Amino acid sequence: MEYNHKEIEKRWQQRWKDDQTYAAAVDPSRPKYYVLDMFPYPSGAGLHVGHPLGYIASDIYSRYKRLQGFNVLHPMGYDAYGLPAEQYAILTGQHPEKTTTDNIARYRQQLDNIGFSYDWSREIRTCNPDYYKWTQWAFIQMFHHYYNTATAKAEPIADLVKHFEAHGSEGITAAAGKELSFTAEQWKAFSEKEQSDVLMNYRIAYLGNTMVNWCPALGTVLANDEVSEGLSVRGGHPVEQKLMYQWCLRVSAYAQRLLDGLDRLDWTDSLKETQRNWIGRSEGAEMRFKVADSDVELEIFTTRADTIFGVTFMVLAPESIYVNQVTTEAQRQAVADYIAEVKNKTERERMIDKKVSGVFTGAYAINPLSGKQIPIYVSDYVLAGYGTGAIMAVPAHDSRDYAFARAFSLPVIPLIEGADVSTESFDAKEGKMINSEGPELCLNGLEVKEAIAKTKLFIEEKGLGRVKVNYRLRDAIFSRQRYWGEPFPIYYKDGIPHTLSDDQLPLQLPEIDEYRPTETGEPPLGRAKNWCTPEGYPLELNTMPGFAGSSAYYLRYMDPHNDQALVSPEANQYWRQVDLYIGGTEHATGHLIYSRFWNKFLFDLGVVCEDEPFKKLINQGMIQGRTSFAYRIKDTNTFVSYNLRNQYEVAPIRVDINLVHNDVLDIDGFRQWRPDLHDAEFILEDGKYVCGYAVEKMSKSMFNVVNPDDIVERYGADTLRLYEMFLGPIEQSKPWDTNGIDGVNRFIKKMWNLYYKGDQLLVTDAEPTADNLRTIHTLIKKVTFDIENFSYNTSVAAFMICVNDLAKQKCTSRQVLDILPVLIAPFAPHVAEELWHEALGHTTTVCDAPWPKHNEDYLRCANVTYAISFNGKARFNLTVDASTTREQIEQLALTDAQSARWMEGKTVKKVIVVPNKIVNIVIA
RNA sequence: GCCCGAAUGGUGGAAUGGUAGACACGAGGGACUUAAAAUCCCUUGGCCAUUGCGGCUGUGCGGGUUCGAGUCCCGCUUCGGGCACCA
Repeated sequence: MEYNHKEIEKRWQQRWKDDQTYAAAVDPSRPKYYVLDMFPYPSGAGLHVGHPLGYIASDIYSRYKRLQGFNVLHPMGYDAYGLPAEQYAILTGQHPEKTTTDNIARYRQQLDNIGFSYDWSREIRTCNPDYYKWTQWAFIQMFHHYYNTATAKAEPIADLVKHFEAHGSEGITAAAGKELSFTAEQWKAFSEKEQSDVLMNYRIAYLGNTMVNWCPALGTVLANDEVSEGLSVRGGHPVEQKLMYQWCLRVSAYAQRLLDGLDRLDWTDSLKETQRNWIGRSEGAEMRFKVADSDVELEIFTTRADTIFGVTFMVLAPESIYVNQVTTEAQRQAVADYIAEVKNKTERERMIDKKVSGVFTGAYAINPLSGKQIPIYVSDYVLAGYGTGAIMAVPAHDSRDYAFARAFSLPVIPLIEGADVSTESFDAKEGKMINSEGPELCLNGLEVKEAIAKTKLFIEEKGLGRVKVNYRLRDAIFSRQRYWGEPFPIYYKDGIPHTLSDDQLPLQLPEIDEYRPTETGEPPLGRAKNWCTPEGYPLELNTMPGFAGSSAYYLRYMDPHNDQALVSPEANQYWRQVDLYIGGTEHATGHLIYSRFWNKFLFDLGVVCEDEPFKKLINQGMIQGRTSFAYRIKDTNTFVSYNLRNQYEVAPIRVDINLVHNDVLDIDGFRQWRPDLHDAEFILEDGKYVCGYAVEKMSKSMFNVVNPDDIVERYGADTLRLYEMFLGPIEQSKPWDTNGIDGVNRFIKKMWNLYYKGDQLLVTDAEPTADNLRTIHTLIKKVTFDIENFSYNTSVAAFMICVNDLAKQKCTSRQVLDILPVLIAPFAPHVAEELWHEALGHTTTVCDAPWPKHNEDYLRCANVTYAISFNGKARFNLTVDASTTREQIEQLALTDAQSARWMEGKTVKKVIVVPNKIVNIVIA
């Protein structure tokens, strides 16, 4: 029989489906293992060869764990809400659900082609009502909880209400938007609306007036991770800052726990570092500065309390509430003009235009330690959203303050010995303090770190301020002015938001006639008829953002058909958390933060038993495109081959990668590709037209998209799987290059030929030779080690070596050939099954076979060759019997006839024997 | 600016501090064949020697530790990635 991938793969895929081979069920008698891929957004373009890279890697590990006896949960689903389907709907009127369903069908087909071991009975789609019911449910829980900073967990908002009724705001320990102060009597006297507003300040899901990233082109707000360099990540449209009343999630309350949790995770350091940067913890102090001739006190945040004696001015953010309080009459107009100017600039313009700008308020603050008066300015280099929106400026030791001081001719006082501040600031936190002596505190002579600590202590004692930790992490903006997303389970009664009851869930997305905002500027849901509760109260018009549905999907897979709970306690306590998560690094500051936050919240509620969702995480690299080029001679329709192109004046044009094989152009295909190329002429080299190449993003417009379906058709899924793994380490980004795929395909055929010669079956009951056993057991050891370390490319190499060796040894022994299909099953499951079943005659499937263990005894060679080195330089080889002791080897090396040549006239100082490798003789 | 990570043949990439370049592609040579495809064998970092065996050199650059460094340490260069008027 010849190796026929089409027939084999079709047959086994059908068999796995019929037998439900990969369906998982809770089974407390077996250890579990949960392997998860980041589920895809089903885009219209379908999968290209880059997408399955991570899926193949996780599938290999799943299959391996299954062979090792674990009860493996390996599910798949779709992140089905998203902007592209909605943008398409706006253009065509096509319902996004239709587009999404069609795309999913195509994805499924493509995935099935590759032979993944997913348990499809657990498939979820974030846009299905029985799934998003639980997204809405979680939101309701967040609405009814606050974050208690004393217990460091979410607690019912009802407890907070009880506290207000008894003690007012006195003594509360709650993460809050702003500090509020009221008595129990005042609380009780508040109107319902006032009470609702107060509670919004504490709820984990809350409505708030916040500066949002507003994207006019998309007509919606975006979260911070959806914006990059002032442009929307999707579409690249300009984004501006706008104050809006929006739903938010108090992610910032969890900042410290999100930070601490990282230490316990088996993630790469770079990913953890990215999250640490994003959370941006900074320890410092909040200090109050009195304003001269006024009752106002400016509160500022600084990490450099030690530089207090070098403060020569103060700066307020243009949006700061202090601005109005301190500005003098004389300066009022100038300040108003400046603020108007700043407001007209978009975020992007502000970033591009790094010119120093600002205006004097006319007011002076008093340095609490030196008693000196210092001017107060307004400038947009201070951000309203971080710290207190006001800073003490120390131009000598902060480059931004320095630039401002130079532009406005303000004094610069150096505070660190030896620091030259004549042309730039000295920002480093090192050196001895100088010029730092006031009536009550002296820092002179101290190291910077000591000075920081001493100042902090001093200001706390004197009540001038307090030690404070700030985080860069902001609350997540949770409203989108869009149609294709989860509706909020919220209705409004007299302008006060209320949650729907559990039995009203899911609140289904209504049908609308057009997917645009209404004429009055309301979100698309404003077009829905009867969008209100049965009592007639209006429902929320915003929908949830993309990350809502992806934040807890891994929990739903544990118990996907449960209509009573997101996940039952039984299922959750069995599957617990994702043991291995594979996906792209682009989700580092989005999905992977939100999911951790969402999980921690559910953990606080006791809904889930693990504090972290993803124990081990691997980021697969991106597969880039390898674009091929042909070189057209200027003003002609003649193309010149790559290595001859320098003899002409040429313009490179991109060629469809599917017309190129091993960098050689299919000339006929090229002529037919586009009408203008019908009469193209070619200047060949060695009878071929050779193309040049460049590495670019894989996309349709570059003509470099390779569809996995084409590879499967031509070489088979097993070859595709092996080849993708063979390309290099999974974490690494690399260009797709089909050039090497023949080697992998050849390997599968060679392996096949160990079992069959034509129609003749080669497997016999012959006793294996020592070489046979050593070869196969070396493979067992290597592959087991490599899979554990996700070093799949070297495993594939090991298979190639083993098969070559067995072929050379003409091995036909069943005892040996029985092992190979089991080892290759995770990588190339179809051919493994076929050999296991048809060639070896097993009645079970290879999925049920046990993973083999290697036997060290077989690994020993009869003879061991040592390289004999002198002072580290290898000189000759010495072959000894495997049983030779270390001491004997030393003696043999020293007394060997060849050694004399190198040791002549020298004394031996040391002999080092590296087992099975080297004997190094140190001579002098 | 701050914080991570990387650099090895023509190419993708291997190497628990132990003979650098596994494995594969590509290239060159050969066998089989009328021929092609397929398959198999040999060579393939560089330089020198190739009527021998072989010799020298080599993992971005400069130092160091070590019997021994691609690997560890110090100082650079270049390229990726993250954060960034975050006080």
